[in-house]
Amino acid sequence: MSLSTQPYKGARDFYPEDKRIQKYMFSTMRKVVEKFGYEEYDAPILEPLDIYRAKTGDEIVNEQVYSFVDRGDREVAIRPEMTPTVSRMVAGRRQELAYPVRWYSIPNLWRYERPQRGRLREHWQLNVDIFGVNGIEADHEIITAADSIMQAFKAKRSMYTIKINSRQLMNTLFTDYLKLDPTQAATMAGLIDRMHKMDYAEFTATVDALFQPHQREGGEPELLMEFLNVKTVNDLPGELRVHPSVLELQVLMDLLAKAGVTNFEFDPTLMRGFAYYTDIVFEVFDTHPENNRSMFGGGRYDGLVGLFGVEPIATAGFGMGDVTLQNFLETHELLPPLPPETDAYVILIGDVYEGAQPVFRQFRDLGVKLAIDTTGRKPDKQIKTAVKKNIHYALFIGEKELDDEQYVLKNLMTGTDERHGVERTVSLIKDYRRKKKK
RNA sequence: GUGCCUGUAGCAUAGUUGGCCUAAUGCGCCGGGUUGUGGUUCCGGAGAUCGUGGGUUCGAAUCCCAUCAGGCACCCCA
Repeated sequence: MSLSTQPYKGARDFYPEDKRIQKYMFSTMRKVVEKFGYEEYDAPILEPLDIYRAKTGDEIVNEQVYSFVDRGDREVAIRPEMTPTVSRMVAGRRQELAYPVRWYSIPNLWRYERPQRGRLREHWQLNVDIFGVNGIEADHEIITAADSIMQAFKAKRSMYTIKINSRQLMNTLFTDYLKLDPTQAATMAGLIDRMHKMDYAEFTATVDALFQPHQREGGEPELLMEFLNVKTVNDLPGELRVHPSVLELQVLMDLLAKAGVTNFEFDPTLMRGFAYYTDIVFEVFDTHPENNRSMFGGGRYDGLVGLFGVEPIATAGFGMGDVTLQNFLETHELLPPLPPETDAYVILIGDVYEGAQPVFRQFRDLGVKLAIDTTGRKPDKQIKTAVKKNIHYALFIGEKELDDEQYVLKNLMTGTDERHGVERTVSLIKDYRRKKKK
């Protein structure tokens, strides 16, 4: 039996052309979040399984975690997300950190799931978190940073929407207005989360069935439906309009508008899956009809650091996955051409490999990235190879060039070539490199 | 984890009421058209046990079972 060349189910190989896309995405992310003062951290890919159990106590979560028992009988997990890890790290140094702490990371994460488009078993996810800020400024900064990343990818505002909601508002609604008990509230949250997957009649019927007779005497089901259909906070019914969480939402949205973010909206049906969110949540949606899906999101989760037995620390953050982001960029044709880093492909003419060594050295010392064709094939074959590799320049070196120290630099895109000494050739190459970066 | 769909050379496809299939076509790939220059054209060539394993049959790419991988929905939503 021969070995398969396929990568492990739900995981990807990154061939150089794929890796270039990844590098482009990651470097763009890094550039933006570092502009906001975030510092990069990292951590082991393995964690004790317990830190995921503690988070929610949810059995189902554990079924999607890759886990094993190590030789010392420890239960170990491959991290499925970064938030527990970063909370652990902050908890570990809570007393010595200089708050507000602004950290980011781009970890590789795994979950045991059945793969589909945009949902693999493995992905990379930018995690951006701010610790130690209670106020709405933290939520605002996080959303602004997420938006700035989209802008850095040259996304137009019409291409995506930022939906915003408040978990506190939802809790108030469920508990104080609808008088739901905790179990009912959890069911309701799940129901609202799936609202857009059902038709309206089915949804209202299911919601209606959730209420006990005494819970609907005050028109609670009607109040809920009115609430869910609201488009702006101004339309919220009754006293909810002036609830503290709503006033906070209002401040947040005013700040966003002031910062030039116009494509956000209040969405009372936005829940987000994770139980650990405590207040503001947001989610960015692709508006493209072919790819109309949730891309990424985040929010406030003040309780997680406290799970490590220390004083809770106010936290807001978001995670942005590479798979959905790449889908977005491809759908909207936002990926630029990404040729290899190699500046020039050296075409040797005749038996000059040995004699040309000092020249290679000169070019490389001056910072030029050279790939040498050592095959001894005819020049036309060597040129074809350079073109196939998508390298911009071919550098010809033969007896003649070595004698007079003038080298032929051919632009493979335009087909023109020029003869110059090392210095001039290097500056031509670097000029092009600079131009390309812009 | 549940249901449904798909799987033919590197890629895209044809062929699927079982037998003219010793599997075809396009692109790509390799070599050549006289010795230092590509992307056109011409000529030639390599490359597939039809995802894998098993079964039915005189005979299977075509039917059945299993398995692997991908896709869609559910679940779940990093």
